[in-house]
Amino acid sequence: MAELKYSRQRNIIRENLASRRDHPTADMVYSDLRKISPRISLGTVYRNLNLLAELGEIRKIPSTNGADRFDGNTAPHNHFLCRTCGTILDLAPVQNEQLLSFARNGFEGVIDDCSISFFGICPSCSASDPSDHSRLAHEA
Amino acid sequence: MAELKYSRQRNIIRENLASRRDHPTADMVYSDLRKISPRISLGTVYRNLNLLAELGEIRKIPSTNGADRFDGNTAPHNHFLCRTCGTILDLAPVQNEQLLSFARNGFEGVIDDCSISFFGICPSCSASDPSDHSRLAHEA
DNA sequence: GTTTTTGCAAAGTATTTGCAAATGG
DNA sequence: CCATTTGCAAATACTTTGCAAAAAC
Repeated sequence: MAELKYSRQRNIIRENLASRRDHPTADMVYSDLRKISPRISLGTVYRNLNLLAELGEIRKIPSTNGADRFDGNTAPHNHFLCRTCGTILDLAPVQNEQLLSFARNGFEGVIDDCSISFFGICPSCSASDPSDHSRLAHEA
Repeated sequence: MAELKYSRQRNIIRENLASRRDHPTADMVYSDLRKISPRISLGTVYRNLNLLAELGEIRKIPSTNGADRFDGNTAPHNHFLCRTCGTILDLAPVQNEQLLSFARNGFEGVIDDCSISFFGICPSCSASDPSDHSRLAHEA
């Protein structure tokens, strides 16, 4: 994989991520795209999402409960993960540069990025049923 | 699953995690424990690691490249992930409490925890071959 | 024409689960 | 005894991959 050629599929994948504010799995992107490009395959979606993530055009968010998520927003920001429904929400950036320089202090290697995740109960879950701690759904 | 009964397997899993400072996968714990308890099964290891994580006795660290990791250290601290070899190292805590209160500001839900991961090249990788950006091994 | 990308299906990992037997209280 | 836990094996979920055909340049 030396030169990168144009591909329609890669483009609509890119556009799909740019157009949404949630944090979809590869499969969610796939089902979306089948509507406008019915012959696209899941393998192609995975290949391109991983490629775009390596290129830094999108971010890959690891998950402990199910499939990895992808994020079209590469501006510095942090994530909130709901313990009840599993949603991932965006939070404003929290002085990432300060954190980086703090973390670099005394560390022998190279630190070039960081990501912060916050955990708790999301607004809609804490509104509907404050006592429901049922485990781990798989959503936005 | 109402009452929790003692189990020898759960205990040696707990001890294994407490005794090490790396961030093993379920399978690493499993192969370790087979030496002292040859009939233990991988399913049991998974069940107990997940249970202990829910109980808050250990932490589960999601991973984008391979199996999830588990961490016996539940004291506040953050992780460093090497882009070259995949190692996870511990870093000192970075004012987590300040971050929490900052993040809570204006957020309608409940935020009760956070985790920060830093990314870069670990000390041993940056020492050996600074130009090697070969992808993602699966280690400590 | 050569190289990259795709679709498809098959293979590979990682993790969970059903169930009868074993263990704990 | 009754409830929980285990080992085992099979099932599931997610992701990657081989390959021939299609697309890009």
